[in-house]
Amino acid sequence: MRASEHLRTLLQTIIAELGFAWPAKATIEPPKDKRHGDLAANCALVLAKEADKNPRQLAEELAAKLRASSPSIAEVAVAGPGFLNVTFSPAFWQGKVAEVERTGERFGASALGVGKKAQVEFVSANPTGPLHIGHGRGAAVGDSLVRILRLAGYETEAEYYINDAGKQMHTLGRSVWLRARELAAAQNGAAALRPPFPEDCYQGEYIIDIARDMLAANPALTGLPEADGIDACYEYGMKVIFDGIRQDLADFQVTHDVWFSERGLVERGSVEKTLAMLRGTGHAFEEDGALWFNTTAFGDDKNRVLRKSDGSLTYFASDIAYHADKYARGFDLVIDVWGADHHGYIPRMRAAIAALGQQQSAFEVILVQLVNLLREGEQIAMSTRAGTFETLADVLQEVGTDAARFMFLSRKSDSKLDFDLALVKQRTMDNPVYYVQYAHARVEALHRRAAERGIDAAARAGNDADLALLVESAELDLLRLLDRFPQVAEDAAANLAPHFISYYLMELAGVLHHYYAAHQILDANNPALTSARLRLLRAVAQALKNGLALLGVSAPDSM
RNA sequence: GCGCAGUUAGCUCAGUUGGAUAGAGCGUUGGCCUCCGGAGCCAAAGGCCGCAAGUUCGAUUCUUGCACUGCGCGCCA
Repeated sequence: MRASEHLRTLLQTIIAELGFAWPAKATIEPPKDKRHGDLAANCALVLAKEADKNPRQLAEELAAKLRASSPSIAEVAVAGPGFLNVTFSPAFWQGKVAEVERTGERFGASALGVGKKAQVEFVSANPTGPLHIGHGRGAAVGDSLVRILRLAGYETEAEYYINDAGKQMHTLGRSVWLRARELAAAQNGAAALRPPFPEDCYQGEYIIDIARDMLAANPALTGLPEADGIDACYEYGMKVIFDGIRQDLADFQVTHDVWFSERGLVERGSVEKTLAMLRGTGHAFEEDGALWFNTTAFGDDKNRVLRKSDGSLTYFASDIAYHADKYARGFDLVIDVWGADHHGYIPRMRAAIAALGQQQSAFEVILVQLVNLLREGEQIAMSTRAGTFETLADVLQEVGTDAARFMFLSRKSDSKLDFDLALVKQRTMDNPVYYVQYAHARVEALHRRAAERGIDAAARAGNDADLALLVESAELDLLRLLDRFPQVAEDAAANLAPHFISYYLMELAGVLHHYYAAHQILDANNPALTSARLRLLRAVAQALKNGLALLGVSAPDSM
């Protein structure tokens, strides 16, 4: 059991004996200053008014009872205005190792989402070009959230929404079509006469590659009527680009369980059904020849169009139907990962969620800020249309999946990120993925070395090394950090914040490196102590590995 | 003009339900034994937590105003 839960249980009992309930504002947290003990509780401060007592006096009473309550409590001090500073016995902390051994890959699991279904929709890039670095950040955040929610007990699905019903798809078809005609004209020696490539088409080189492939397979392509040609180009282009996107995501260790097509949604009539429902509930109305949704009734700035006066549907209309579909599939928590430039879209989406009869808490949007791609401090311009961006594939090729993922996940999603290619390749603390991975590799190296030297008594005799030998302050620091991991993982899930994990891992790696430098682990003259230490380090390695797994970063045995 | 986010050490950033002397890395300066992996460790310097009021035992955290930065504000997606 976590130290904080253990202490809370003890205090709750004591407070109940005094005739009070556990105050809602009471907290139990590790104090900033280690000298104040392992955990600090403010319940005496919070309870003082209700109990009509001086906070310090009340704290003294609680402290006396707490000292006698359990052998796991080594010391209770009253400090400051009335904090209870609690120190646990070494035996309590040493028991953490066995807990990690018992739970293994599940160490860090919590009951936060047990019995609930969650869905994370992320990337969902239109298949009009390869993924770029910004998509990479969304992919890392979304995929990590899925892993974090799963460990927190949620039954979680990862989904990719394919916008294959909109105007951009037609633009893609037209872009490929026009490039194909250019290529065909060039073959006939008529290049000088061709019109300039339109600005509103996709400029990237990949469009030309696709057109060239199509022509090679079917030289008669450009003889088709224009509408048919564009359709063919669209179908083929989308397939090629999607294959590329799937490959990029696979290389980035990102998995989607469901690929959901907007076109399918439209063809099934789901959008029409949703619009009819909105009409039925009085939220949708006709005006100026268009169909509107009165989102202002739910706090939006202005009402929004669902069906334009030309009869075509807006993106918003199908998006409402899409979200209705999500809830129909039974998700209790629907999470959308969006680029931060879409934040203006949130109020109308929240309006839609409310109109669908869902609680606001059943819908969360994670905004992922822009990635500023640099090389040696110099900005690299990015624009899909101009074709001047750096693709995710190129970046991964250069810096590797682990470094890229850790960089994306070591920052709050909703803050801008400078991604310097030169920096992410460096093996310094500017780029802490190596610091954390090195900690894991270091532990593995120690075990290998111990086996070579034949001094790993614990490995030979099973996990019965005497943990009571772990009394150094650095050892207790490691044990305390192990205790915190389940709470960190749960907080990361509750706050949808993968960066909590990154920061925890950097701290754990730091304490491990400190310990390693301060103490000789392998000591042939003291096999009992060596075994105990190796057993502790095995648990630390497990925590590092589990944490890295939540980020989708590997935990190498050697580097 | 309106809305949303942000402003913490020279740089890049943590700090979520209000707590004790505000943290980390990088950079700078100075150290680390013929020893388990130096991708490491130890130490020092470095701060009006954007500014100003308010709320209370207590504010980087909550409220309001202001300044600056970014992003949005379409019958686009």
